[in-house]
Amino acid sequence: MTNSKDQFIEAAIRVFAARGFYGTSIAAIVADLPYTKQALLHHFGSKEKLYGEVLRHISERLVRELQEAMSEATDPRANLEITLVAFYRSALTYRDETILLMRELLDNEPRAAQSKSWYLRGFLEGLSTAVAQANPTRFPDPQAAMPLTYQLLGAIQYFVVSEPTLRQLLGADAYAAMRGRYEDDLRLLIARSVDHPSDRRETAAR
Amino acid sequence: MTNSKDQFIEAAIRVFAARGFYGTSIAAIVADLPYTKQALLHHFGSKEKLYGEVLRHISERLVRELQEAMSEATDPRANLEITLVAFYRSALTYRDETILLMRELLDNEPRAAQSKSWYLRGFLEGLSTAVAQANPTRFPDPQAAMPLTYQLLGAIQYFVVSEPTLRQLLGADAYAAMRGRYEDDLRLLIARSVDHPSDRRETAAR
DNA sequence: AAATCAACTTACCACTTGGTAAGTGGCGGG
DNA sequence: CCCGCCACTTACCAAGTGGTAAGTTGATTT
Repeated sequence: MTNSKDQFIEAAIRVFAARGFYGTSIAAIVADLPYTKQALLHHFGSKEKLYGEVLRHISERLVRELQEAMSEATDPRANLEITLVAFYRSALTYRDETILLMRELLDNEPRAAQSKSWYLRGFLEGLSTAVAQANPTRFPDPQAAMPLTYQLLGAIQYFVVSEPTLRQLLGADAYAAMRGRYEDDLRLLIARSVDHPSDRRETAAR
Repeated sequence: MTNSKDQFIEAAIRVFAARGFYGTSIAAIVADLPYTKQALLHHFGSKEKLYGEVLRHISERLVRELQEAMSEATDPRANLEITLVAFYRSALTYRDETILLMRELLDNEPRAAQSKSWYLRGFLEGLSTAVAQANPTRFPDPQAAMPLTYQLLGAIQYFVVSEPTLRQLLGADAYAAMRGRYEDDLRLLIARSVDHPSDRRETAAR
């Protein structure tokens, strides 16, 4: 079965992740598929439209997974940890897609009309709300939680996209060791950043 | 004075940061300079070699600044905060170069022979040593501090490269507010992650 | 005065790019 | 039985791409 359109998107994710939008030719995308590049153009119209569909494909999964993770809520603090760790694991599983999204962040050129708006906006709002709820004393509203939210997001994504580089830099063993510890240390970072004795006193720090 | 070679490198940083290695044509680099692309090729030989010189240029500054920041040491914990905040500020100042390095991280193709080795290796080692020293109880050796080091690095770089996207996403005002808080929240994150009651009470007042 | 050199320029070139035009074969419906 | 539609192909093309070859210019050295 596996219809050709899905094959194109799957291959496109791989190649866009590896070489970026500009570094990717449609010829390269179809190179390992049993189709010509005109078959791709037949389905998607243009390289940009294909890219747009790829972004949509990814962001839909992302939003879906976020909602699933958040629905496991027990209390706000546990909810935050569950959500972020789920996000971390998902990013590891779909590393190519994570890389692709980070490229989109860097490129800063609206290739697919709305592109960033949907996935990032909803994502950020959802997460920063969760962060704010985990420590309402420190964060009266989601906006106040934005910096910490972004810090945690960065701590997650930056590591995930660095896998090949770190593996090459540290060697396979040292990387494996680091990755083994990473999730636990991430949990610790989350817990400590939203739950600290100094938050009990209502005085402004420094 | 401003010799032409520096002009080429400066322009190259801008364009490489904006569109990546593959998305950048040497014609685009010289577009705003009073030279032809063959002048560029005369100086650097090829696009790849120019890219290599750009990486060298950046990593030299980075290492220099890291050493300067670390030499201000008083005690290990303050040292870590000073170093990381200096790194954050520097990343903001040279945002294009930060973006370019993050692209290099994503690309994972050894375009300039050693490329990643020098800047990243020394950098990571220096930082994780500083992190380990800030909490020797939790981190007996630098390697154990690698995950947290990388988390903090990610929290810094990810935000810096996101400026255009966040500005567009949140609006200029909300972004300015977020950026205003970011450094303080970063300090908090650093302090909490290396100094927490659960690491046993070896209270070092700050 | 002649030779050398760096710092460029103009002229090219082979190749790749995204995209268009014009089909071809098969298949379901009328 | 043929019509239209869909998935897909072959044939092309104009606009770039990185790079080479062969000068030109002006200052410095010999």
